[in-house]
Amino acid sequence: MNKKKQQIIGAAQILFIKKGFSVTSIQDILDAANISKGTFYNYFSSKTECLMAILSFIKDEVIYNRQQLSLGKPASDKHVFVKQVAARFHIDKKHNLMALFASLTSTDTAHQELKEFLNQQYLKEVCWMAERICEVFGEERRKQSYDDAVTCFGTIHLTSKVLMDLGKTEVLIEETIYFSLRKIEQTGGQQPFLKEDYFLPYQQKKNTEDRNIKKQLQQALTDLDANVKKLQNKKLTYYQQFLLEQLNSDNPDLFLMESVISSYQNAVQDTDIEDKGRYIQILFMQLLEEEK
Amino acid sequence: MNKKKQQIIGAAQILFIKKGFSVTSIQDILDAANISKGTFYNYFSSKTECLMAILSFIKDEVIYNRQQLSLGKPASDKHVFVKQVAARFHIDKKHNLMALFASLTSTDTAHQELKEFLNQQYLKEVCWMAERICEVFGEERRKQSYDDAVTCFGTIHLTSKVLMDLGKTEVLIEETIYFSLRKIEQTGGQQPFLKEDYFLPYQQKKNTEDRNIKKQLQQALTDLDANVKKLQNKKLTYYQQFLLEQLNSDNPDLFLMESVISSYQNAVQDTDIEDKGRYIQILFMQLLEEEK
DNA sequence: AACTATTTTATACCTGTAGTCCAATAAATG
DNA sequence: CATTTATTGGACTACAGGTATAAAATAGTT
Repeated sequence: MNKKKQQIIGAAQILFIKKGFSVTSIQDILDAANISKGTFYNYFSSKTECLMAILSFIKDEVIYNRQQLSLGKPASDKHVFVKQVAARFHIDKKHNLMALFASLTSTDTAHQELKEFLNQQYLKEVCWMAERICEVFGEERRKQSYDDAVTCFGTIHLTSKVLMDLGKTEVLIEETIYFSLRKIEQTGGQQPFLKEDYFLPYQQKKNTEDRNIKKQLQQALTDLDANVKKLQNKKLTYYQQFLLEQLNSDNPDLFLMESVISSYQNAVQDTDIEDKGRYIQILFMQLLEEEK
Repeated sequence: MNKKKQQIIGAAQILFIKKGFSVTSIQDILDAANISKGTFYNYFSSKTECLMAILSFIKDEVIYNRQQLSLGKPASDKHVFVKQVAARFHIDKKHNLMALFASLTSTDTAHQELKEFLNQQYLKEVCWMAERICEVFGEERRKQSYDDAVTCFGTIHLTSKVLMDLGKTEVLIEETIYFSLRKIEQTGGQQPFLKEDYFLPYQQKKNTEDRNIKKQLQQALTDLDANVKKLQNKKLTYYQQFLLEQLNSDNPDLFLMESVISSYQNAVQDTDIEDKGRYIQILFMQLLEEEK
């Protein structure tokens, strides 16, 4: 990502946290980032788009964080799950943007794009949790996993909100999560209320690909093929080709790939697929973990 | 309440529903209500205050609605409870202001007063639900009633939100409420997570007064004493005095009181305690029901 | 070093907003 | 009828988000 763009995002993030989104004027951002209005609108078409870039950043942060937490631990580890759930709250809290994440039912038509963006993230979060619940509490809960996910998520949200409003800041979010998990552990055996197929469009590919990281990596690289070609970077194009070939082969040279992926990451720096590059690196790290 | 004020509120309400709060300009309201800017700022000091007046109106609507639903039914009737819970959602939906009610964690310092106003309402709603849960599911659940309330409320909120985002508009809110009640019915026997005393400042007087409507009515009238005196309306002052005396006596003349309360209601018309007058009337109606 | 293309700047400008102010007018009140 | 009170309507301020543009700075290429 461009240096200037990062400069803007950094300044805007701090201001949105400190003052809130709607109270922060573009002028505030310009002053804080020491840039001119023209530059701002060169990178973002609106204040909302700037916010969405920040939120997208945070999303990646959460995903990365959760992946780090799960490394080397079994998928069924409840405590890892709690920490993973808490990750969103911690990072949102750190960025003080939980508000936006929670307030997306707003009827104001002004921020339509923002609303949809947040909606998507929210539904994906529910799907993620439903899947993780299956992993942690056993496959036999699958048919009610979405019921559990909304119960759990809803309880966490409201409880933490209520505790905050009551000024009970000393209560850790993890405690609240354990509390809500106790609730869903006690329930079961009912007809499911929320059917799995409602959520099909929002389920991550992970599920359909049956958690096969190799295939995920392959998919991610294939998805990027067009973007890489467009960049017309010879080295990068070669890396892309090489990585795909290795993955398709029966005995991929993981050490060689590790080196190439590092260069790949370097090559996508300052392009608009930088974040995808990071994603690929994360996936590869997981693959290494698995092969060990 | 003043006719002009009502005119403004009516117009603003329609606009807030149709377009959303922040997108509705004051000019829009002026045009729709056919009033001038001066008049608007004569009644409200800001757009936010206007919104708060509307929300306050809705709050009364919900309370009234719930009271109507409970008339003649035992407090333990689960189906009445479900309808009472649904009342808030129906009315919020009707007014399309659920968004605001749900988005009060906003970090924007701009609408501080609005935030606090909504927070209060929200916490009171939780308290109300905790109390009702005790009534419906038995006093033995009291120690965990706040846990149940947040679980239930959180589940309802998130489920209805998710269903809305998924476009499943055909699912009735009542179904969602029954679903969330099934969840709390299955749980219990744990150490409570949310302690009752956290919520003490937000519990309605109803609870401490042990649902004694007579005492509530007495309290409400006593609370209004100062306001009534300030109005310097001789008739009203007399009514106030009379009603309090009757309530304190051992054998209040209910028929006479009914008539006086009707006049009382008339006398507070167009004053700023009009809504309290309505509340008193409602309480009295309940008292009549009880005495029958 | 010189030329070119892109990025950045600074500023003026547009439209719209919330809210203030005030003199003129209309309506209600005693 | 006279006085008080409510209402009008527009001028005004200050600020918002966003556009437009010419000039200056920077980077890339030969």
